[in-house]
Amino acid sequence: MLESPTTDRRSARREGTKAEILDAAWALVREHGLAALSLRDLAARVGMRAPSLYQYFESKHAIYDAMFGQAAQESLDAIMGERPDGSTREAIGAVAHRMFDFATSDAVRAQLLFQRTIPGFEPSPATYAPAVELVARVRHLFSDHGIRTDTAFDLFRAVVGGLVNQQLANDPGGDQYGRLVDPSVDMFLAYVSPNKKGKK
Amino acid sequence: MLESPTTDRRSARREGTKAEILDAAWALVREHGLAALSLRDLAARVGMRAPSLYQYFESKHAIYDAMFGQAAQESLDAIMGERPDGSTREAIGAVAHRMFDFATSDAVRAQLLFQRTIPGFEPSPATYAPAVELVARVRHLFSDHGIRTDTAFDLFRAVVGGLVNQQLANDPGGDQYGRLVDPSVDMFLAYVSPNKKGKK
DNA sequence: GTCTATAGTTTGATAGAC
DNA sequence: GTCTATCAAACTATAGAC
Repeated sequence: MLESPTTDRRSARREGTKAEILDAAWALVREHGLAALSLRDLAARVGMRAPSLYQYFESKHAIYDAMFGQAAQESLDAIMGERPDGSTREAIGAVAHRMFDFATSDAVRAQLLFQRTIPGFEPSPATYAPAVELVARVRHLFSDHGIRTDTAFDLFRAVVGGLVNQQLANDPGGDQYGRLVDPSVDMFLAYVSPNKKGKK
Repeated sequence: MLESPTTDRRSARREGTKAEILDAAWALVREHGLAALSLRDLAARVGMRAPSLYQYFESKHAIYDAMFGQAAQESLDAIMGERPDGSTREAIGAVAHRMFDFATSDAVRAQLLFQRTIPGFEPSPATYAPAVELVARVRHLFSDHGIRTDTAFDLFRAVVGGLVNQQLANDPGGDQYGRLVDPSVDMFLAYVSPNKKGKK
């Protein structure tokens, strides 16, 4: 690759501006809702006019796609960036808590990641990749702890997802359902590996 | 109340037209998505022009509100219209299945009922009432079967809601997660009333 | 009770000057 | 690379004729 210093600096600045636009987009959707993002508002917040955004993103959906990619990468880092160690109870409990905390700490991010609420938008395979990787890693962890059936794995995801749901729907911004994470993990483990019930 | 036959007939016809409009609205949102409902399309489907709808509903949100009310009443009827009898396992299993089937059989209805995805819309207390009644009745049933803590009740709702979530998000229109309803109920009951584990 | 006409916004996106 | 100007379209809602 031959790249002049000028090109380097230019592309670095370009990436910086893209990041600035995305930050502003997150701020706006947290303020007015995911569907209410408008290019005029977004441009105004970064000190531009709307048409200038097209120098950085080819469409509004491309901005949503980039936001989705950031959120997916954050989920991978937050949940499986560090591999949880310790006993089965400790490792799986840690994953459950990380999932719950990640999903409930930013309702709009969760809406973008886990619901399909923007008409016509679907994340591209590239931006979706970290989400796939996350599932694969969690499954691997479960496998290392002897939980290998699809049923058990799906059940775990349903339980944690259910807690997140209730939290976001009934007590957004609160932590009312966080107290149910540990009981849920106990309930789950007692069901899928009853023989290890007494282990600490 | 003094009402002439003319008034009766007129109001009956009016209610009929309102019902027709709501039916058309459900058809449209199932086709194009909940947020994509437009008054022009809706009017066209019932053979009117958009302004005429204002004779029946005072705003677009009023239409969403009426739809929410229908859905809430349907949920009450489908889940607790008939009181589930039999053993604890049978009664609670029946409730879980009815909840799962109701919520997964119509994704758009579930979106309207359980997510707040329409900007600026919140159901009025009157239309919300059947949903409150449903929760009260399920809680009463649980109480009759000896399950009286908020924790247990919240856990049950989270588990069933989680299954619904997974179903709608990962396999919309399918029935992949229906097979997890019974295991989930077993898991839940084993956790909240372990002493009754052996009962059939 | 339905219509036409239209107000009044807002939207995403493009063309072309500078 | 940012701007002005503008397009073309969509939307909810209202006024007033019939």
